[in-house]
Amino acid sequence: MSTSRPSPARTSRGPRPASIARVPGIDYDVLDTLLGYALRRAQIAAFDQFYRATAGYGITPPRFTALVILGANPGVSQTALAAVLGIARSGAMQLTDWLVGRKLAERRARADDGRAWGLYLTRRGAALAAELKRRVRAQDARLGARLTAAERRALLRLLDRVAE
Amino acid sequence: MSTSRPSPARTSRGPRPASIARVPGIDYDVLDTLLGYALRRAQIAAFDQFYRATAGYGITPPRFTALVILGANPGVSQTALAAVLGIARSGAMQLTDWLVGRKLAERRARADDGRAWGLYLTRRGAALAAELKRRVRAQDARLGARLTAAERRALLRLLDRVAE
DNA sequence: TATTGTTATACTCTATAACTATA
DNA sequence: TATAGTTATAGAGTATAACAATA
Repeated sequence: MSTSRPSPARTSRGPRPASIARVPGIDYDVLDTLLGYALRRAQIAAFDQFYRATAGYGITPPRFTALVILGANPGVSQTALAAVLGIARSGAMQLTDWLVGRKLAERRARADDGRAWGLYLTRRGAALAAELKRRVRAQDARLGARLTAAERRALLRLLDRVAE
Repeated sequence: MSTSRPSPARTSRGPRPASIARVPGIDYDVLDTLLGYALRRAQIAAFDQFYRATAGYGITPPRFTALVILGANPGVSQTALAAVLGIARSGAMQLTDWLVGRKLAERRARADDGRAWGLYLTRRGAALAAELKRRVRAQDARLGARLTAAERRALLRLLDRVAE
């Protein structure tokens, strides 16, 4: 076989499929008692599910978040988007460039403020957002498959309190 | 005030202090119902606590994990360390270089396998590990400060099940 | 042949700082 | 002066691929 890869549906390079299975014979010491470490492990599992749900779309968690936020908040500014994502404005700009470059979103001039853009999903972006929301929701349900509905609610509530 | 920063105890550049406060006036749509998003938010809060606990030590979560693992598993190999951290061997090597460069760990030849190193904490590394464990444990408790002891236990258990 | 550690290289994400144009 | 967006640059972290020594 040559070096060319058929690559079934691998548009994205998958930033982090990193599994983090327990290594047998290793003593994890204090790590097993830390909330922070348990969170990290759970989040890696969540990332894994997320990438499985969005394989082939080139979507990362921040990109998904951006699509959802633009869909629910038409006309939002890049600075607001940056605040939601907890990243620098320059990063929000690159993210927006990515979305615009794929015709998923567009920048429109604002009447009230000549400095800022209003960000909007295109029809294509809205369709993708809907599709991804469906997929991510399904995979998220699978993530909590080992939990009862009540446990799932409890976990969500506990996590919210930890996050402040 | 000039541009020079006294910077009390800022040895590390703090890879991600990124706060991710709720932005007022923004509709988070489906994000508020996703376990994965709740995990992400909680983990960012945990990261924040972690960096506060280890400020000035140049410690990152993987470095802390490595110190703990080496302390509890003397003679562990770089490949095993990589597996625990869920990173490539080349990354484990760089991490080890960092530890060795600061005289926190050392590589010792192995009797049974000429290819592999055995990794050990130095006396200095063991002291730092103990100090950091104390600090991280204290900050981790603060992370769950809004939870009762029973809730904390429940959360830990639920997270373990989510992480498989 | 397979594995350990290593080296070289590249890519993603994010940050900072300086610049412009508006406010 | 302050803010929105932009540009340029840099750094951390991690990945892949190829190589030498050893198993």
